[in-house]
Amino acid sequence: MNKMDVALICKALSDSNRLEIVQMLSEGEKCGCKLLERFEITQPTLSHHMKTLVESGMVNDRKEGKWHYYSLNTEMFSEFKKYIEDLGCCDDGNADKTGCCK
Amino acid sequence: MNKMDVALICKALSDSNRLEIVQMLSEGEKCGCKLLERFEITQPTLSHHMKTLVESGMVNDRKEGKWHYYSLNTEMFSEFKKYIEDLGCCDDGNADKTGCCK
DNA sequence: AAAATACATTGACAAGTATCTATGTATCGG
DNA sequence: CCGATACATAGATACTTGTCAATGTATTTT
Repeated sequence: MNKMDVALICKALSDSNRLEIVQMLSEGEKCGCKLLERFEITQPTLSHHMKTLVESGMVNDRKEGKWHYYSLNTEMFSEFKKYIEDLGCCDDGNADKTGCCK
Repeated sequence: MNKMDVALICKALSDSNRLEIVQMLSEGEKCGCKLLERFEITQPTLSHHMKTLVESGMVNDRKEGKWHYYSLNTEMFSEFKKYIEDLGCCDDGNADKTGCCK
């Protein structure tokens, strides 16, 4: 995963609504209408946010009938976490040295 | 660390220049002019990016004489990593179950 | 076939962002 | 004190973003 991918995912997570959506999706696959119930935004706004998340690669979109089921792209998320993990690994000032620093 | 803080940090990391700056700072404290050498942006643009990073809480700013020394806020970064780590912890579809799922 | 549901698209708008040039301010070296 | 260096601020511009109302489309239900 390169810098651009990470920047794109970070941008997708830079909105508190979208952050909460990801949090909800981490509990399991959910359809758009269920997500919408939990927010005080209109349906087009949610649609826009979902598009952002899907295009970032963090979220999968599966259509079944008239429903769209969204879920976390766990592989992508793992890579993202790994990148973030490695990003600040050289913090010698911190207590827990977890054997990194390439 | 709450949702808003995380969203703000993600926004700060959503630019590839800033992502690279953070990467450089993870190697250790650096002054602005050293950072500037590595990018093809003007000094005011760097100044703008550094302001964004500092205001997100991810980066510390220490002034010494005419230099500004920037460094990662390791505590904040740890909290951020923890939040991201927990965010996608319920991905049962993944191979490495690392004993989470609260 | 008609109505209802789930979602996307379009168009609009206010607000924010990344970037630049130009300029200001503080500090250091001579 | 004077020039150079390191950085911030102001103003401008082009672009992006979050949001909505209105409307379109596909699918399910009746």
